[in-house]
Amino acid sequence: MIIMDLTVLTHGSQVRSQIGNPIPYTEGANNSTDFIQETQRYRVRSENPTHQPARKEMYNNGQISVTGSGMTSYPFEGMKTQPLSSVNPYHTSLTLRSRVTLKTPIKTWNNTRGSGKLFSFSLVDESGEIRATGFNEQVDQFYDILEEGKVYYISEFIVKPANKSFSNIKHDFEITLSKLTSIAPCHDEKDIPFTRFNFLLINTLSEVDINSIVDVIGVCKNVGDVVIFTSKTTNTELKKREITLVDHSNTSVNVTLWGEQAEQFDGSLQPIVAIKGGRMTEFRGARSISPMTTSIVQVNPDIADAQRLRGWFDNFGSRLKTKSISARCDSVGEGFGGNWMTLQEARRAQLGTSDKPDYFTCKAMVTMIRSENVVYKACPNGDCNKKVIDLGNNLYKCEKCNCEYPNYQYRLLIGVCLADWSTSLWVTCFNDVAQEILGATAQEVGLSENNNRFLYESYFRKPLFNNFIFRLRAKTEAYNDEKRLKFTIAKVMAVDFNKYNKCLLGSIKSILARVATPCSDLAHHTQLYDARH
DNA sequence: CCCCCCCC
Repeated sequence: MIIMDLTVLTHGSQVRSQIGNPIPYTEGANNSTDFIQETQRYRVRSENPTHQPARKEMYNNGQISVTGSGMTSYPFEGMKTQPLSSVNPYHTSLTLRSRVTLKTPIKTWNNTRGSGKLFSFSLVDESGEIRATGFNEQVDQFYDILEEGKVYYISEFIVKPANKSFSNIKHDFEITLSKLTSIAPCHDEKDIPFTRFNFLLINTLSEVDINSIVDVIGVCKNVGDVVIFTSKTTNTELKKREITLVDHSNTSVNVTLWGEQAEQFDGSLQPIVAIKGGRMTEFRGARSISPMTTSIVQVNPDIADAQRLRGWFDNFGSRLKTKSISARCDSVGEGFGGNWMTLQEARRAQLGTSDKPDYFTCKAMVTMIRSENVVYKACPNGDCNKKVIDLGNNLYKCEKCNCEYPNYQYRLLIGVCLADWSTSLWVTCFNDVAQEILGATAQEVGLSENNNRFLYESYFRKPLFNNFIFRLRAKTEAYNDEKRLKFTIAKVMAVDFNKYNKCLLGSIKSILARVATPCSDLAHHTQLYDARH
């Protein structure tokens, strides 16, 4: 016995079922069992157990036709459903039983290929998850029906490959609703899971690619105010709120909430916030997570991770000093100018890609030095430093000062390859820094260049494979029409091991926090550490 | 058929 909804396309006639029997039962807005009205919906019993309730079926009794559509759970009851993981483009006619975990607002678009409206939603069942989208008429038909958190039967849909770069849903395909689609609520839904998160520890978020989609959970340690500003690109008013989440890796990350979510967020009681499908963004070395319209943001979710985190934070996490992956400078590099990074971290953070230069500190080894065309004859006048033109008559012309001099001074401009355990990097260094690295004056180097080649080369060999602490400057500079990211050594320092060991101890402390999975271990180690230092 | 996801 199957009951289905019929939308009646013609007026005032008795309907016969698909298999030719008179309709034995109807209910709905109109209780007439004999006549149906145009555009009214009726629930109709069918004796055909093989009937596909979601198909667009034409019913004929000679005069009228009706189309099966709309909402009822009865057609699906007792019907075999298939797991979300089995959805693929080659098997049509699957019936799914899954929970809507997210429904986006309706969006309209208007581009060269046309215009329209759409919404999308996420489905979860025991086997996995999938994303679904409804366009135009399907928006009208299904948008109001689908509710977040509820379970539905869905059948007769189109299956297309999923575009992974726009979704965090782990499925190779996605669903598009069609004219034939039927969706019906399922009230027996206890066995269907809710949103599945794949939380990453916050300390590991410094390693993921920028723009990747991540799940994160943390205690909202700090809340910013709502900030309203106008976007220069779209000229629209935007609202944002920055919050800071910390987890038991004792690391924090900033999250930027937008629009209504920003306005309605209440962080006054330091709630747990869980985010599924947030986008990792980066601005000048500071990372933050931005939820999108397809992200799920849950405050104090009823999940085990949240309870564990609450316990950790309330008992001792709140008292620990937190490392942030959203801060431009971290305290580990204190004493060396801050923002201590490996060369790889500097590259990953895309330092120097904004208008202003970015500085960071690292310990690295000199592995190569270019020795050709690195010492030049410069203007002897104070800080001019401009390369002079040898006039060949023992006079040297500086075009900057517009002056001819009988003398010049040597200056160095060298290219050095630095390497630490993470990667290597070619950097430029100017006179003073170059002299420190070579352990020789520009004058000595310059004089030896043509007179004592062996000595000259030795200046460039001596520093090789020595370690230094470097303060590096990253900046994008324009050469002709080309933009290049350049690294310059702003300062070079001998490795002061007393100082450097303190940095390493700081790192060990933060690593301890990262690896201490049971909360009590973390507290124990950190207290132990604090007691000793 | 969308696929933009914001700002410094």
